[in-house]
Amino acid sequence: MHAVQDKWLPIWDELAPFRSGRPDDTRPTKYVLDMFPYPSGDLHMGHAEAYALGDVIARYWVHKGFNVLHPIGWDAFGLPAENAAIKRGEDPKSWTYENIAMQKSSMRRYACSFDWDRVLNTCDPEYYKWNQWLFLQMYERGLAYRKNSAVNWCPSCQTVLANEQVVGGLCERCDSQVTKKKLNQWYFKITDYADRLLEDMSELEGNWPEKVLLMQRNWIGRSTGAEVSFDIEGRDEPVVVYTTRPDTLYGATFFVVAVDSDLAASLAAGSESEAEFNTYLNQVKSTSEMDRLATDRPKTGVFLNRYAINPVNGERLPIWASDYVLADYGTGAVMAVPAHDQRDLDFARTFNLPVRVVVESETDPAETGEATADDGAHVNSGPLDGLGKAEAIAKMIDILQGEGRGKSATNYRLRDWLISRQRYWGTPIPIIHCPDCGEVPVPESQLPVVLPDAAGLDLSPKGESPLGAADEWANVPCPKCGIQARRDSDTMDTFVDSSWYYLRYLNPQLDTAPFEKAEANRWLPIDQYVGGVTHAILHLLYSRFFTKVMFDMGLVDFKEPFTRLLNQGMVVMDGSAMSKSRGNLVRLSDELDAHGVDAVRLTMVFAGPPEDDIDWSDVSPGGAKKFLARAWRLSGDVNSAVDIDFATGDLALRKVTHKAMADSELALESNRFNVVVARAMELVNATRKAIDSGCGSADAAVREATHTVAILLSLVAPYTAEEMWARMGYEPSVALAPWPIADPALLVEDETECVVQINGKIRKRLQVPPTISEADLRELAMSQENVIAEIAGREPKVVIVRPPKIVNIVLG
RNA sequence: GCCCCCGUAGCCCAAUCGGUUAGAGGCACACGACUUAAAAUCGUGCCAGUGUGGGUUCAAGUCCCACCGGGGGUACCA
Repeated sequence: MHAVQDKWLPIWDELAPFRSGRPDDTRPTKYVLDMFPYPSGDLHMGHAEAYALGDVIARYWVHKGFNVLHPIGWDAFGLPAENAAIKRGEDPKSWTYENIAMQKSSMRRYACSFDWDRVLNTCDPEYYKWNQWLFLQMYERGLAYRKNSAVNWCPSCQTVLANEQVVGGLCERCDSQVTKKKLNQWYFKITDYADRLLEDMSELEGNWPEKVLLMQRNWIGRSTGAEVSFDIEGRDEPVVVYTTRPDTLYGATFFVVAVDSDLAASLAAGSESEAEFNTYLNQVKSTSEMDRLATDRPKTGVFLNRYAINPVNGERLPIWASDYVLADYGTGAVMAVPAHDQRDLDFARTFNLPVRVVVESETDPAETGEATADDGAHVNSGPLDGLGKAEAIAKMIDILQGEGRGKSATNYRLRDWLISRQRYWGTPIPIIHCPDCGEVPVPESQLPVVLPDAAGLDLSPKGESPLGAADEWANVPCPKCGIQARRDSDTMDTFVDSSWYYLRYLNPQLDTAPFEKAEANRWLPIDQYVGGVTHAILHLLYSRFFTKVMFDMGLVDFKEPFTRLLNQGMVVMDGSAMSKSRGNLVRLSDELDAHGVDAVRLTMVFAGPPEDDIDWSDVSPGGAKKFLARAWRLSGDVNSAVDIDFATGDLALRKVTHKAMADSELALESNRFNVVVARAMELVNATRKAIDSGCGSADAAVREATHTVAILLSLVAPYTAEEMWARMGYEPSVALAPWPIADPALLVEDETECVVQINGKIRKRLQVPPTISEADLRELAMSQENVIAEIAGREPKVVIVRPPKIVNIVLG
């Protein structure tokens, strides 16, 4: 195997079949993108699957005559490098670049069809300069801003955690219970794009997995309803609440504000409940995320000794503070309608508050403890009485609007994207804090703000970014007024890096702009994106957001970055995800050593549909290896002249060959790559048979069939395919061979079998021409002897004729 | 809790629109040929009526309903 590698890698380097974008290249373009890897150690089985699949697509399109852009790079900033550095006293930079070199050499061995002239690393200043530039563009547009907010905090790691790093209320790294902490942090205003992120999904419908679109829809979580303004006794300012059920306003019996909101604090201030409120607030603050997540936790709260006035009937509603209302959704306050909202009902039952039904239903929520949220006729609701839900909502909004007490409103589950990280190994945020001028953007001419050397910095977690301790780096004059100021010491979330990297591949060395617009319009949007479903929400949502921002900035002319998305499954072992601690880790390098690159790639592709998980204990790389050897042997048997006319070949084998071409193409276009492999196996079997006991090895059809096998196999087993190609006397590389086009004349059968059923039971099989007309087939079927006998003169109720496959005669 | 997806031979998987008696391919297994023998190779065979129960239809693995089993997403979003 090493010999084969040593032979072909230099040839591929020389021929560069996958180099894209020469200026004189007139082929139409395709952009195939694999999600770029994080350089933590060598490639693993998951990479091997993903890259095998991306390669099938890229190589297929090259065969089809496209100019294919298939780049690779490294998502090289991030916490694992920093942790490894702390553990070993090493520089994150050297750790990262060593891993990149290792992965790159594994990818070359794995024969990935990447364009090696376009490699990028996100930790290179040439790359992250443009993160900073994009940040400043967004800052100018008001899309990057700083706010104080309660964020996830790991008390052990002493750092902020992203939502995705909180797993079941625990820190994903150290399993400590995560708490909330109020911090001043940078955000991207992704919520401004919530509607467009939802609406543009219609473009992706059918080309992205339905599951991913659904997950994004749920994550954005648009809901419609109304804002209603409530006066508060003894307070000048009214309080606005958001509700999806304004129609149930007559059923409101109390009012709840989020205990950790500023509103709650201001309502409690000076009331006789203030002390009790503070005790409760402290208790809630010390509750871990873990406990907060428990769904059946009993309701808790404190009465604030204040009242809100229901705008439709003037009733006094007691105001409570509770932690079941979220401070950062809607307005942090709700009207409570216990009869028709389960949470409100649970609260009402805990604190003995009244329940008033305003939508008719068969059961009584006060008795059953089950709130009724369904549609029904309204009662006890003044002007809404008798109306159904939809009409009642519309009418209530009309009434409120007329009185200036409310209006229709929309809310989202989606929150703004917190991008600050108190970490070293990331992109420095290009802002300088000046005692006089405040936040001052770093002037474009001073970009990039390069990370200070890790040497001499204490990278261990201590609650603030290690960058702050690099005094020489941090202390700079204010760009505006020149007095002593300090750089922002936080770095950006690494998801910023990956939100636009696919554009940087177009020209990774460009130092005047993040990318060229003309190139972007030439290559993008990406024709096929391949990656794991783990990024269904975060990365894919952030990238869509960035693309829309760049569209608004005039940097690109498209609104969606990824036209088609394929989520490959995971490679598991014995039914569960591989992990060292579980003891079921399969090392890619071991598999490659044992079976060879081609056999591992073939196994990955053949195991099943690309979206399905592969259980490595279910598949057989040994079997794949045997098949490849069997295919390879065909090429040694071919002994016809290189330029023999295929048309002179054995008709039966030619038909099988051309059927395989047509079927494979169909399967490739719909990502059924496992079926392509099956077709290749079928063709190999048929060719073997033809050689051993059919037309013989000298027949032109054998050469044509083997030629086709080599091209089909070149998608998954490039070394074997090249060996076959060379052995048959072709050159220079099968990767450059044009895709074989099936001859329609060889695809039609002369005769096909048609069944004649009577009452669904098969009574006769006929050989008919595939082009037979409905009338002819009906007549032929009805004139069959045993059919006539079976009908026995009765009048068929109906005769279904579906030429050329089936006739069904239904008797009464 | 809510939302979504999936159940086809011992195992992994095929099966355009609903259309022949569910089978392309592979794994495993068994047998035969070759061999002194084994490996390799070549060949042959093997096995389910599509999770369960209903429904629609001339016709259901495919469409609809309910249930069972497995997997995923989300987490008090008013």
